[in-house]
Amino acid sequence: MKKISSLVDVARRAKVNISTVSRTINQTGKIGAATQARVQKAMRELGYKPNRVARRLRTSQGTSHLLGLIIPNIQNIFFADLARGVEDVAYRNNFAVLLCNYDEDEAKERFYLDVMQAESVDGIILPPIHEHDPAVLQVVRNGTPVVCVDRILSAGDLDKVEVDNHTGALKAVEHIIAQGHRRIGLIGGPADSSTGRERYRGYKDAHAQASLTVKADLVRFGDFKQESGRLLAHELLALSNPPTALFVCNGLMMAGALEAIAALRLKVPKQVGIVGFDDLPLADVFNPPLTIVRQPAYEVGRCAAELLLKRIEDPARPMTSLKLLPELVIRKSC
Amino acid sequence: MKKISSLVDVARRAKVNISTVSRTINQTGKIGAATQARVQKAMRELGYKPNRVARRLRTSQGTSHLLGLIIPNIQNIFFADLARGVEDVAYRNNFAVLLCNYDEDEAKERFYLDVMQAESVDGIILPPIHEHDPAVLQVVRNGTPVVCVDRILSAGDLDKVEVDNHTGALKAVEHIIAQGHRRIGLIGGPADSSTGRERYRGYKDAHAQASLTVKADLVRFGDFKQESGRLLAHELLALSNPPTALFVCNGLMMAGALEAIAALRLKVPKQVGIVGFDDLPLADVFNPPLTIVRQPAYEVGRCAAELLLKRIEDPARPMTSLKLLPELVIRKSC
DNA sequence: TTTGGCGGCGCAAACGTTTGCTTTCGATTT
DNA sequence: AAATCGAAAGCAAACGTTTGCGCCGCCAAA
Repeated sequence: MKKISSLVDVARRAKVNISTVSRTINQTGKIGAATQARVQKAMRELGYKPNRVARRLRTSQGTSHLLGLIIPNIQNIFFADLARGVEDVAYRNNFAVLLCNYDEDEAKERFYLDVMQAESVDGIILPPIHEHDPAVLQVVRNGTPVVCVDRILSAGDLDKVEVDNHTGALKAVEHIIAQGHRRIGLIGGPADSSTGRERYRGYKDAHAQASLTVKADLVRFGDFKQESGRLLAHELLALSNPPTALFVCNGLMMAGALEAIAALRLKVPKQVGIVGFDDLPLADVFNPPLTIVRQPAYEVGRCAAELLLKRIEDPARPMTSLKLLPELVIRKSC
Repeated sequence: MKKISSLVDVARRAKVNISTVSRTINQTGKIGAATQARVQKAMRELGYKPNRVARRLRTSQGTSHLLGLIIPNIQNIFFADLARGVEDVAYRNNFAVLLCNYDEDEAKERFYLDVMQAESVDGIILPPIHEHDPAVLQVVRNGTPVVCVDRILSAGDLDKVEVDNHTGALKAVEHIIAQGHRRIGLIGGPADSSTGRERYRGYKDAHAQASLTVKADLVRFGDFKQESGRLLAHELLALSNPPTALFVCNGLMMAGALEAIAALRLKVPKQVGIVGFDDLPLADVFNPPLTIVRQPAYEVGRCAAELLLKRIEDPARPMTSLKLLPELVIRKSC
């Protein structure tokens, strides 16, 4: 339990004032070469590490070299990939990233937003839990840079990077229709999230393009978790006139849907076709390989981090809004 | 960009001294009911949030209500589940958890260890990158409580919770042998991690029990990432006398191995059997369903967080070491 | 010799808390 | 009536930094 050393210890050892030590560390102000060397030596000998807490208390804006990333569900691979994206650019720029998982729980989201603010991170990246999220607006009003990813906020002029969910869903459902399906079940995301809504819109537009009407009893909305995929797929498939294909709006729910399909002993794609959102580790070697629309999750994270870093550097720059294209990966499940 | 309010603002508004405000917040000291009400009102009106940075600067030990969790790879579902475990108990006890991902990179691990320390978290949970990790020993010497999960540290008397990797691997390979296999390939973890080593030991002991000799050319060590699973499986399967079954020591590497198997158009389990570590989202509906040993990842996280919380409360309590049992889930891939 | 300028460094305030000590004041005890 | 007590609240120091300002001494210019 060695006592951790502070500026005064270093200063004492190098026989200078603490301000001199501070200035040699931060390369600010004029310090003679000889004293600098003495200070460096003292720091090395004491194993001195600056106390980030104290530093942040003093300089409250833009110097903590900390990025906050708040994600809805760490078990969703999409967000894991996204996190890797922001981490890679953060690390390259000597920023640490603090990750928090709010588990699609609004109270938790608020809690972590508070924590991040209280920790005075330099900026925050997050997918808002829904489109009208007053908590994050409050944060931006307090002056903390925020960039929205994946899901967007209806109010508020913010940096954001999202995936073109409408186009992704459109292409997917077009493909399903092209395979001859006419009764297409939808397992969608939460109706109050922009992702859920946009994918639903793609589903509807694909129907309209093909002059198909969407049957209300074939569309269900889940919560992006595996269990809800299983349940909803079961409901759909147990209908007296069940859909011949399923469009499932995220990876975890697709895994759930496949469980239901397996439990009902249905054959893919002969008895029921399926196409999902997000790639899963085993999707390409599945039997049959799963056709899915792949989201550029890593890229989303990367772009978001770059945007955030730029905003931290120049808070006055105009807001940027990016929309990345997903890719329909046609395999054999439909 | 509203100015964020501090203790003095509240104090001024409630016409009391800042210490009174502080004491009403923390329920410490005697404060009259009437003043308390005034202070509460002022806080509400100003939307006051205590500044955690300042608080931590003042009380440097055990009050930040922050837990650090440093994981090797956020894309590995095992760690995602583990993280959920620690989060759930942390949240229940009003702790926030700061998650960092070091991507199996020693420099990054050290960096985040520094950050955590500098942020003065109350305690840290992590799987050390390898068994002789001086950086984490340094941290415990500085007085920060640490609990090791999954992988352990050879030196240092620490709280730890791990999975019984030896037994898990033993059961798995016993099962493979029971299916009649005699040439069993191993795709192991890093040889300098306790998990990699213990699973290897299980593999060897299962052979010994059955009076089989392990063939050196059938064992390979990967890095727990998908790509290395693919590569090593390919190597193994391309041997002139290839193994008839594979034991793959984590989930991501198993996904990789299955890619290699698919690329070689081999049939599971007829031409090659496979059993892995860790469950994957699609493992149970795979064709064939994958037999794996399931680790109690969530439980590991839960126990670790509970241990850490107890240690924070009572730094003098004796060290606890937990070993959780994995479960062999026999399906149809071998 | 005086003046001005400047490089090098120290002094001390400030950031927002927590907390030991002191002060005030009304009530109870002797 | 004086002494004691205790509850309620204020004062000020401390945590480890950063940073504006000012002081000192040296050298060049006047």
